[in-house]
Amino acid sequence: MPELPEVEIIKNGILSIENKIIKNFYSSNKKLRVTTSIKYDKVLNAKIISIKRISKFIIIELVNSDKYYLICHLGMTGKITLKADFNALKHDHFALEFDDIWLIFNDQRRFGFVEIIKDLTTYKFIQGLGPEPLSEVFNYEYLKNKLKTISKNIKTSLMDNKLVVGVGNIYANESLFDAGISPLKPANKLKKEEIITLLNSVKKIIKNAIELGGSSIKDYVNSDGKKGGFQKTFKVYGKADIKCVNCDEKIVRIVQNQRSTFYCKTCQK
DNA sequence: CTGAGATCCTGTCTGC
DNA sequence: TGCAGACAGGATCTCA
Repeated sequence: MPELPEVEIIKNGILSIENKIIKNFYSSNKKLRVTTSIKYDKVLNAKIISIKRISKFIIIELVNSDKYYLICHLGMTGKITLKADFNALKHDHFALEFDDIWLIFNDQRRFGFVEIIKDLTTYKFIQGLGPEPLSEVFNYEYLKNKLKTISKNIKTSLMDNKLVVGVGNIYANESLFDAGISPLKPANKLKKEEIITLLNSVKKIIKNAIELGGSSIKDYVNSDGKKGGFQKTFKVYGKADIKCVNCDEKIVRIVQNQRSTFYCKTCQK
């Protein structure tokens, strides 16, 4: 479910647990995508020092007699919510109790995970990640040099975290429509102007999505359990057979790398 | 090295 | 109403 905007919003929504002490925890013991090697009970009595987002990972720094990082990834259907009390519902896999509030990790499909690690700098999942889309590092020079080495289609490339992090299926589709570039175009065939346009479109779409509270297709909610608003601005995502907003063509759906791609054959070349 | 395809898991929706 | 099949905000692994 969550791409960068949704994860950013969730991260911001749980900042209120900073400085709180973990009194207790809950684990469903169900198998998630990653099994934590350091046991969950190590977090007991720890204080939350900071909460950050790197790519689609939420990184909670905590300290008791030791120092740890609690890593959360939401996969496709993960949610993190804050609630005054806690009764484990279906698909609740992990929860932390503080004095006055619970933080609850729920994930229907279990493509996400909650893991405890000691060393963030050597953490394997953040090694080799590309730049954040809204960072200065994600610029024309960078993108030009990267794209010229990639022969597969630009849409699949945009979703590759080695190129740029956080751009999932929705925002890849919407960015390409905004830029007027066909998702089928080989990445190394983009011209200078197209690269510049695409760069600006990705940044614009991601930024707008954050401002509008993210996108809710089925079940995305923020940490207060509220839906986002960006889905109301979708121009192509999920719009198969619906007329393009810019021309008379109907939006088509195709499949690339087992994922749905939506685009306008007239507006995107 | 690259890129394509299968795969993890549960639930919902569509069409016969 | 039942049931098979497609599909869903992700990312990793294997194979050619």
